[in-house]
Amino acid sequence: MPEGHTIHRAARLQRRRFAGEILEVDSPQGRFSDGAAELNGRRLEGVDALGKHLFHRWEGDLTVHIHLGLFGKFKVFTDVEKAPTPSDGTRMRWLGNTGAMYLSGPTACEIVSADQEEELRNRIGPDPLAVRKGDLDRVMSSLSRRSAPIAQVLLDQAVVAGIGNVYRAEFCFLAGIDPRRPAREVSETSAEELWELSVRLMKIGERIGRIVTVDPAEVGARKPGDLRKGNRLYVYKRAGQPCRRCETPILSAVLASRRVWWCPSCQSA
DNA sequence: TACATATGATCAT
DNA sequence: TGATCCTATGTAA
Repeated sequence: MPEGHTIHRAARLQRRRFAGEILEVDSPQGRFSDGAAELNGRRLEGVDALGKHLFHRWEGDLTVHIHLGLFGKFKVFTDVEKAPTPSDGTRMRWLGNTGAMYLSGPTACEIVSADQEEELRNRIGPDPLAVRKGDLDRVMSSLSRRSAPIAQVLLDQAVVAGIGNVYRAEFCFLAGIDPRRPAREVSETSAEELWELSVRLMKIGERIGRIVTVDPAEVGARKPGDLRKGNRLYVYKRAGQPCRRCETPILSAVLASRRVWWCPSCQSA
């Protein structure tokens, strides 16, 4: 379930369990056999994430680039003996002393050169989960020059890296902005709020492993992790249901081939 | 068994 | 804008 928080979380967990280890690598599916043969028996030196992209650093200066796309999944098993037989779709498998990792369904799983990686990183905008100086200015400047709807621009990974279809709808709700409003008509205050929301809420998502945007206090819970399924979001996939704040039925529409949801009363054009 | 659906992105037109 | 690629899951038939 891959928005940026999923990737950063995977990077953290993989780093903790596997970094420093020599791993057995193969490709049960066969579509990464050459790459796996190249990596097999090497030490994994590090893992890092940027937006929805993940990079594995292997000894000997080899880098593997992973993008999960819509369907990709990492599965980690903490007991190698008990790890299940890999499914036919397992693109890459690691076996180590302290666990196993299976990757299936990625859009990208490839060994990349330093140049290829740099080209990739240059196309990626500020990442709320890897904040750097000047990020807010960059985001505000991107928004101010785009006439497309704000919800569409928020999915552009060159504008903000890591936001996906769930977070974009939720951030627009929390900032009180109609998702169809042209990005350049979003005030500086609102643009700043969108960025701050993404930094704060995606961090929570990374910590607990799921997307939660509802304020726990609003539904009588103590912390985001306590919220049950169906209670974690304000608008995503809630068409027709009452807004949690004002009871107005949530609306939805397809915007540039992706569905978006909003409250017509809480969010203004 | 078949179909619809999904938190993504690219490429051709 | 539409076609295409990835895979798993839930629901309908």
